[in-house]
Amino acid sequence: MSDTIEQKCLSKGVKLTEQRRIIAKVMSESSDHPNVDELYNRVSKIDSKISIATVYRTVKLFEETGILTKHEFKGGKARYEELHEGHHDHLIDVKTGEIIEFVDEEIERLQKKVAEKYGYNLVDHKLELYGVKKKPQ
Amino acid sequence: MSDTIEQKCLSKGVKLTEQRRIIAKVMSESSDHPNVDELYNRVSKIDSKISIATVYRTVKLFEETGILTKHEFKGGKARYEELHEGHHDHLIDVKTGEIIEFVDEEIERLQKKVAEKYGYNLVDHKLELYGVKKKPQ
DNA sequence: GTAGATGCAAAGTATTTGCGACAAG
DNA sequence: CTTGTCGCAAATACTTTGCATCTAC
Repeated sequence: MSDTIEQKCLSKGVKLTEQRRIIAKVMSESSDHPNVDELYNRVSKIDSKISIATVYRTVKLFEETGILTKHEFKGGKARYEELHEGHHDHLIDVKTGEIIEFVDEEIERLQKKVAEKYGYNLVDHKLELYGVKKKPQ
Repeated sequence: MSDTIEQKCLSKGVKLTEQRRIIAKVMSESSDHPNVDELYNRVSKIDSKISIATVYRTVKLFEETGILTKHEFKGGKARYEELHEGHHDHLIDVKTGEIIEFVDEEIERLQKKVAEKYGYNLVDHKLELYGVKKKPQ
């Protein structure tokens, strides 16, 4: 269940090139949610010959393969994160850009209920909360 | 409470030009959520000399003024809708692109609670449900 | 009359793609 | 070997902007 990205590639028949290996490694080690530029900068430090086109192609491929997931937070560039078992949503600090991951089963349940109410099966959803840190008082 | 866009412009000190009047009218009469291209096509039918740059400038201005709201649904262009009193979220039919608006007070309440739990005041949020229509059985 | 809005075309971003060279299986 | 991938640069898609002209107030 907690396969590495490399293992996932093998099991899904995705050819493992040196570039993909590096991008996978960087993503695995990133606990934030890098955008393509940031990711490109990080992989460039390992192999400076990797082109940004390859980074774009790879994140797209990994997304289609269910290895990464793409977020398009308000007014910014697309950001990526590794897809793990447990689903979670995001709370974004509008001042600092910090991203907090959270899970709320009750909200999940209610979302499904809303979809049902309109005659739909929920296949995906996006929940983003934007907040400002409260003053410690 | 249910001001027209023109009234909102006046009360917020936004200069009312002919172009803005037309864009406001088209948005008011649109029950879908047009993207800039669609909006441009619609206003062009009323005044073919309006440039797309003006449409971009105007939706941005209207958004900043709290007249329109912008949505960036999965993998598509930015879409706009008129901002009314009651807040609502969206359920998107992944097959047809149809957009259903819904309100769920319980989810709203829980979102605020999650933000509080992490020490944040909720200033905004985005909730999108993606579903496929159930077969009538 | 004057500050701000418009149209146009050019510039900016973010992302994708054609193509010849190259590498994984 | 053969198919798919890579790097590069050019292309595309969406959006913004500089500037001279025009318009709302």
